[in-house]
Amino acid sequence: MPKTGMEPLRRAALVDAAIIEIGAARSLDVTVAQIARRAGMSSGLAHHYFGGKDQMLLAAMKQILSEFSQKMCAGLHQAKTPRERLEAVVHANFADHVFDRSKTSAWLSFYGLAQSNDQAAYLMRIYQRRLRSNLLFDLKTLTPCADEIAAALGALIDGVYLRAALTGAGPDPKASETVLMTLNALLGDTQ
Amino acid sequence: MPKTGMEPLRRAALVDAAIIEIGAARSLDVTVAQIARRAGMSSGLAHHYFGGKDQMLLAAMKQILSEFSQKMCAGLHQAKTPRERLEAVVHANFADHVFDRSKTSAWLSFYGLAQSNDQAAYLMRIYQRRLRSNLLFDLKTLTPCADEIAAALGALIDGVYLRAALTGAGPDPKASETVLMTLNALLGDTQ
DNA sequence: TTATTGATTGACTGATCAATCAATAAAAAA
DNA sequence: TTTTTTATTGATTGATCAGTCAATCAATAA
Repeated sequence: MPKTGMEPLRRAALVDAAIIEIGAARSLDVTVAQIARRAGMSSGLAHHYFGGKDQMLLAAMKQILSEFSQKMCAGLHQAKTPRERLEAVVHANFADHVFDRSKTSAWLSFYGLAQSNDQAAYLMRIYQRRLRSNLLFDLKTLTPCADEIAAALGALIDGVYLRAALTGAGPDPKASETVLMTLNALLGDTQ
Repeated sequence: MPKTGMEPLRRAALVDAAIIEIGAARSLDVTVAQIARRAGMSSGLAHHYFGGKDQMLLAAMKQILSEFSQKMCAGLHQAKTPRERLEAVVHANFADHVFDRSKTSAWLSFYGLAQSNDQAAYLMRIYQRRLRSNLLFDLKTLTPCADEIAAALGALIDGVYLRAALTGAGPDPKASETVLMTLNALLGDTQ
């Protein structure tokens, strides 16, 4: 069994297992042993590849963010007009896959972690900057108040997601609707 | 020293100490011993009065919520017109005192706790319902879309607060501005 | 005075866990 | 073949904590 080149496989399995365990525990209070067992290996091996528990949790967060950002890009490439692209950004934030229990659990818990862990805070900032820049790019072509509107929309998207995630009832069909209604109002008022 | 009637004093001291410790640790990972020491008593006594750690943390959350709700009411009573009352609700949510490090830390951490702890989730729902009903009452007199607008504003308030709390830079002067701009846009569009 | 009750301590228990480590085994390189 | 490198285990260590408990002290009630 012991072959070479196991590292990437093991790391991927551990990250996936970590996300599942976070979802099952509904918190970051998961043990390395739990994650390792779920990934089909010993706890020692998990430490061997990740150095420590924090690094595993951060890797899980990174994976969630990068998967999300990848799907966002895919949606953006299909949209043509500024308006379509803005709608694509909104829809990407509320796609079904982001409401997986594992993802919502991880996301809400990371808000807590980001207060005390610099790397977690950094990842959060990355996400927020990306969202902001995606919104700003098209808003600039539609309104002189692009900065203010981007700030409002970014916060609104986070708030709507937060509330849906807290409710824990899976995808919220009204989420996009709420944000798009607000987007229309904000654009209508400043044109 | 041992007098009668210590219980309410001790409980209050423990709740205050818990909030301070949560702020210092920037998470709910605080020990009963830490809290008790900060409150000037032994860990045994803390258990004696609260039964367990969870009850102490929930009491802390309750206190934050009720202090907040109290100040909100005070602000509402001074406002006369529906528009003024809506603005009072917004300003209450972003008053300086809600940006104390201890409060923001507790608030963000409780988002995580509310996923796994039923009582914490219940408290969160109380808060959200109260905010919604405060908004709805006056929106109903101003627009036929009161429900949708209240949902959007509630989420926006949470989102703006979340982002400011994550940044950790204290009161955000633009917070009220952002929400009020959006409120104006939403009302203007539907009148 | 003598129970009784409330207040209070801090040592102790039992459980949990992250991290380490020595040992093993198999593949790859020499 | 021999050596080195990589993969892997699981027992162990050391630390942390929540919660318990027996014992003490002081005030009040009988």
